[in-house]
Amino acid sequence: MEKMPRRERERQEHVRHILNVAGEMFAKRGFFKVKMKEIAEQAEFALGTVYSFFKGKQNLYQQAIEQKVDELVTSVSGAMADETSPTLIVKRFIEAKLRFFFDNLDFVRLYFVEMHGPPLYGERALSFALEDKYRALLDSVSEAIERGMSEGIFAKGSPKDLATAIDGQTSAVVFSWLREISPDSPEKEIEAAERIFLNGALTRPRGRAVSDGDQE
Amino acid sequence: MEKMPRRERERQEHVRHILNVAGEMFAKRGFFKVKMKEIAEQAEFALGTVYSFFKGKQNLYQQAIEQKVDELVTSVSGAMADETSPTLIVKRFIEAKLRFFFDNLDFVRLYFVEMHGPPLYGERALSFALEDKYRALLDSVSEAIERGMSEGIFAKGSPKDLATAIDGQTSAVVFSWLREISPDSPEKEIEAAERIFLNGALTRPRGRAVSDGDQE
Amino acid sequence: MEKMPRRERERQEHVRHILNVAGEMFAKRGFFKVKMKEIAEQAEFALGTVYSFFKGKQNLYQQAIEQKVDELVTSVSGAMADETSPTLIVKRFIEAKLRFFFDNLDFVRLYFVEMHGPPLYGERALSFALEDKYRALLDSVSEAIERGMSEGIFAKGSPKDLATAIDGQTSAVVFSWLREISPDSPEKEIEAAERIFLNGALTRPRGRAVSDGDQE
Amino acid sequence: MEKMPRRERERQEHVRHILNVAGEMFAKRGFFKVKMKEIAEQAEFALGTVYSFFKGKQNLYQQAIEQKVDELVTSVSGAMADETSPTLIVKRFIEAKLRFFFDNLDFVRLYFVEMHGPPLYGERALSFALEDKYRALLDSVSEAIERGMSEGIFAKGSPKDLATAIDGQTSAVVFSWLREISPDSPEKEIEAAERIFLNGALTRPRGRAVSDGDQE
DNA sequence: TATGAATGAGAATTCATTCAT
DNA sequence: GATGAATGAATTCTCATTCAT
Repeated sequence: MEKMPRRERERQEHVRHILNVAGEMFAKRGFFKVKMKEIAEQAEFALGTVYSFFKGKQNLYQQAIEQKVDELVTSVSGAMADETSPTLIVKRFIEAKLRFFFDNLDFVRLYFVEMHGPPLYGERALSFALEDKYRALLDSVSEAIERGMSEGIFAKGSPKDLATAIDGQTSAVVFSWLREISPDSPEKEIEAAERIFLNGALTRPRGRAVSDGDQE
Repeated sequence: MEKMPRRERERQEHVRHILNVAGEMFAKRGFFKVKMKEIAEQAEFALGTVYSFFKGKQNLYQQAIEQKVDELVTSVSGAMADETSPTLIVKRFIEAKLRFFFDNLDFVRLYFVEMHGPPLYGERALSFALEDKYRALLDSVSEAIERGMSEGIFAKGSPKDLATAIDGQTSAVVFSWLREISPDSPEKEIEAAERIFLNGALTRPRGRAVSDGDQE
Repeated sequence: MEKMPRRERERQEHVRHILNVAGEMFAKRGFFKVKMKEIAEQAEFALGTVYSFFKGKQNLYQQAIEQKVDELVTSVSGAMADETSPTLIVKRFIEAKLRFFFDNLDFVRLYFVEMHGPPLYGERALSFALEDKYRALLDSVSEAIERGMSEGIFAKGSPKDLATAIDGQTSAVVFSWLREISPDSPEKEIEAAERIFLNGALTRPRGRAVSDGDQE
Repeated sequence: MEKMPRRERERQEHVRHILNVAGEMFAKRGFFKVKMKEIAEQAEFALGTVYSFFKGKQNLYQQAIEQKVDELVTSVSGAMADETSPTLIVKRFIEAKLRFFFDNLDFVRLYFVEMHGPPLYGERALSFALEDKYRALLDSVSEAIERGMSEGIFAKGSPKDLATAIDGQTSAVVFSWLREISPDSPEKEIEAAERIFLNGALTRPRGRAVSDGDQE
């Protein structure tokens, strides 16, 4: 990356800049409300210049989302990478996912629309691409859970179902932030999500508290 | 309803028909991809006739969604209405919500986009309206959970957090259906969602199985 | 008119009623701003019924205007009919024209637009019809003036020019009323128009006052 | 004006061009008959280009009219500016107004419709704007007449009434041109209007001819 | 004869994209 | 490369008119 000629480095810089500007605008106002001219103005480039970087509006939109999803996946995978304990891997997933979305709340809207909404264009191409990236993440979680099951830590059952559950639970927390004016910290929700997912809603019959220590 | 003059009855019928046709089209292809002319054709009315029933595209879209959300809320509330046991109320919520979305899979896309996506128009008016309707539902769940907590059935904590968790978990199941070509029945997922939510992921130390019988 | 069968009499009544209602609406808001549905509502007939009386909007509009122009011409001709003195004929014209427009101020807008404005439809047919009717009126004035010239009462010159002048002068008075909130009486303007037209702007060298008495 | 950058100069040029083309079309066929696409074609621009210069059809229409009214006012004021004699000021007004309208006969239709017709849109904004501009002109005439009265040149009375009269008289001449196929010169009418306005219709008792010399 | 729901042609306007400078 | 003026296809909505009841 250091070896790139100046021209190429600058270009990359410009692309990233426009992607960020456009991503935020799309997230706040939706694809169709945002005009290419506005993106150009906001990014302080001429309209034609934006078109020299991206094939068109759709392309710009896709890249903006994919860039962010890559960040998300990288960030969460990174957080899970060093752990070996199944419980901790799940906890890292919860923590990293919530922190990332907390720091990129605007992006949440785009992400869920593209993942689950009607296709913005005829095809679901983008949606599939995003799902693939994110799916890999959930698969790691699934694997860890599966391992946890065989180690007797997690209750027997479908690892996929558990992965789906933890993913949904965390997404719901993110949605709740969307409704608040300005949530101040994700700590409380991270803790609650971990506790509820691991222990369930019911009182544990004569349970010891389940803590990290149990697994480590 | 029986007493309505024929004219008025016909009108209602037409409105409902167009709402259904349009709702499905919006769900499949998104607001901006669907053209008013297409809706008219699909509904077998002239363009102007559609406009005589709805103020405009936006209005048609909103009514289509609100109609469905009303159905959802009515259906789920109904299922929870007869129960008193907190655990059963939660189970009915899970069951009814999953069944409704299973039967209206197309609508899911619209629903989540409007609830959590970028505003289709400048304002978030529709989004707020939908949230209010759905929120009331979650509040009943919250209440039941709170009661469950004071009865010692549910672990102490924030009832809201638990309600959010169960809502997110079930939504994630629905999302997973969206990815499948044609999920054949929601039964397995209903059972899994109930189990995971109530007992959590971990093995219960020396727990008795939690069954409906416990509460009834 | 008394002999008409009841049906026919009622029909005429309805036509006149709609013409009046429509005429006022057209005058206040302009042809294109007024909708046939509104006219029907205002006249308390069903839309289809209005169409059973008039071929279409254009036809209704034309009849509304022609009806009023007929009234104008009848009223002014009537006022001039009994006079023989050229000066008095001119005075009656001024007086009757101003009074009629004063009593039908709304109609003024329509009248001038149709007489002098761009054609509402491709052809100028209506405009020509109106001009013909009104022209006959001005021709009587012209004739009177011509007679006045040969009698030495009016200065020699083109009678047409004088007729045009008196017509323009009175129209200008009407326009000035259009700008006022509610002009309370046309008397002052009638007097001024007569004086100015007959005597001109300049001081009469050692002129006797020109009065009706001079001619009668 | 010489210093403008080329881009800006071209833009102005295009705006003026479109304004002229549109003005003529509106005058000949009326606001509602003229389609934006036709204006674009006639002006040899793409439809979108016209919209890049004007906010919409209404805006284009207003500017077209206001531009011409400005020309009218400038032209007539200019003609009156150098004179001090009240009689000559009036004569210059008559002459300049008639010449301007003679040279812009099409525009006459637009002008009178907007000044005195039903409002093209709900509001009378344009109409008021035009009236204000033209009113200033008539006020100069009024002033001159008032001065003429105190100098004993004009007969005592309301200067406004005289200004209204001269304005109406000249307008009537313009209307008469509208009816002719192609009036060949305004000279005869200018002379007649001056004579009639100044001396009136009646024979001057034993009057000397009133000439410019009398006043100068 | 009266009614008003249904019709659909027609027009204004927007905005992604291109390309001459 | 950068610029932004020019383009025109595409879409929403209106409203005069018709016609089945």
